[in-house]
Amino acid sequence: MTEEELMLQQLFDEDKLTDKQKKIIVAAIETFSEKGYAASSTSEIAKKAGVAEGTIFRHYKTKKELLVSIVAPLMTKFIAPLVVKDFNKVLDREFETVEEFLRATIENRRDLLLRMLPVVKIMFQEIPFQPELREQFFDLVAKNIFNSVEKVIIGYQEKGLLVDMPPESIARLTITNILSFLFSRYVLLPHLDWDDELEIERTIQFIMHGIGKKE
Amino acid sequence: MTEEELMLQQLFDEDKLTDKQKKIIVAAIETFSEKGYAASSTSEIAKKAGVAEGTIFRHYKTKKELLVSIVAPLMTKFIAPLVVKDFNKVLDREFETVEEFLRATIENRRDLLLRMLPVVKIMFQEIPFQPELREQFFDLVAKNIFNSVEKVIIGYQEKGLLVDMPPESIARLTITNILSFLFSRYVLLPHLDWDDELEIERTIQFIMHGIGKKE
DNA sequence: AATTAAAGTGAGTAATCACTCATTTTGAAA
DNA sequence: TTTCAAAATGAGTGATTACTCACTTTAATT
Repeated sequence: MTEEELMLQQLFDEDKLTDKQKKIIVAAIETFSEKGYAASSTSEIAKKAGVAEGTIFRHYKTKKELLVSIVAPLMTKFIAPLVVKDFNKVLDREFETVEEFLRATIENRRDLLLRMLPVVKIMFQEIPFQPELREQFFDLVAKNIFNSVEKVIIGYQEKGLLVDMPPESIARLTITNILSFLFSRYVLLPHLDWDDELEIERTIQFIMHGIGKKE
Repeated sequence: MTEEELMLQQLFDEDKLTDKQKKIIVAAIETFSEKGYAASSTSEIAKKAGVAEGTIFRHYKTKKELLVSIVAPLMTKFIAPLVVKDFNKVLDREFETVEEFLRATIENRRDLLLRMLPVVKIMFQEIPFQPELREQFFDLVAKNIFNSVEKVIIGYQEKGLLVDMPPESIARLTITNILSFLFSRYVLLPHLDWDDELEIERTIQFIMHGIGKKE
């Protein structure tokens, strides 16, 4: 909760929000994530935030605008850098093998992703129902992020470390694999006994021997 | 729609439902899948089904009971056989390689899965919010299905065709890979230009070279 | 201290929600 | 044809919904 607030501060402080406005956002994220957008009432969010219900509608014209104003900046400001960050290090040949790169990338981002999980959950829950979010997700992920990921893939392909499958397919398979692990681990079956480090290593091994060219 | 109705007939005819009861189920599936459970109103479902709203509550005590009575039998009667069906053929060594088996399995089930997509969508949408469904899913998938899948995996491992990773990890990685493809293809980014057969083949190749032992 | 615009309030609104129930319709057995 | 239980109805229920608005509080500037 304290680290979550740091994340939110980092994200929203440029807009210089008041204390109550921040509380509304925190309460909305918590409620949307727990019960889903449609099942969350504005009165409940107001109560949890400790503000009057009218205060929410002073800053957001509609309930949907509250949802979008939470998820949209996360997509544009946070998720893209999260995925693409430090990719220049790869291009500078800081990692000799794809395996090393994958391990470093996943380890670096895991904690952050866990803290983001409530919002990520909201994002994927609502993308099928909110065309506005779906469009934004498509513009961001399918175009920008995939382009950056593909550059890295092509770099490794030129080094002969990856199979000759088209970069967009390799990107899809690699990214969905990591997301599938996180989804299984933290959303679908969180109560199972997981050996996190071990399963991450197995996931990397699986990805690698799927896309690693055999000598 | 016609094939969907066949599926539903096959699923529910043993209960000898009336015409209106079937229409309620079809309308509920359509509405839940399009708007999500919480955003779907019983009045809308009744209207779409061409029945009075009271008729719904004659057969289902609550709205949630309607949801559960749709998803639960699908999980127990349909999804388990869908995954496990014909596994004896594998154990009878009808498929020499894992690759052949995977291809046959995916091809056989793809059409059926597509027709089931609305209900599968509802299932995964609501599992995070409905403890009743989550428990049932856990009992079914984590215990029954995984056991069957693991048997097949162990069989191939004994033939020396799979790596020595623990069967439950291989099962997780293989199943989530297939589901990830279907989710990307039909839920998340359905408007992209997909070459289905080609991407299926790439997915199989990816899975195989991830779990296939190198000679 | 006075001014003022923004922030915050909470009672109020019409609409919609899931659900009830007294009544009518249906369809198959007697 | 009569009977009758199950099926179906739809007007009606109180609760809750997203949202409004006239008003009060806050806080920074003059």
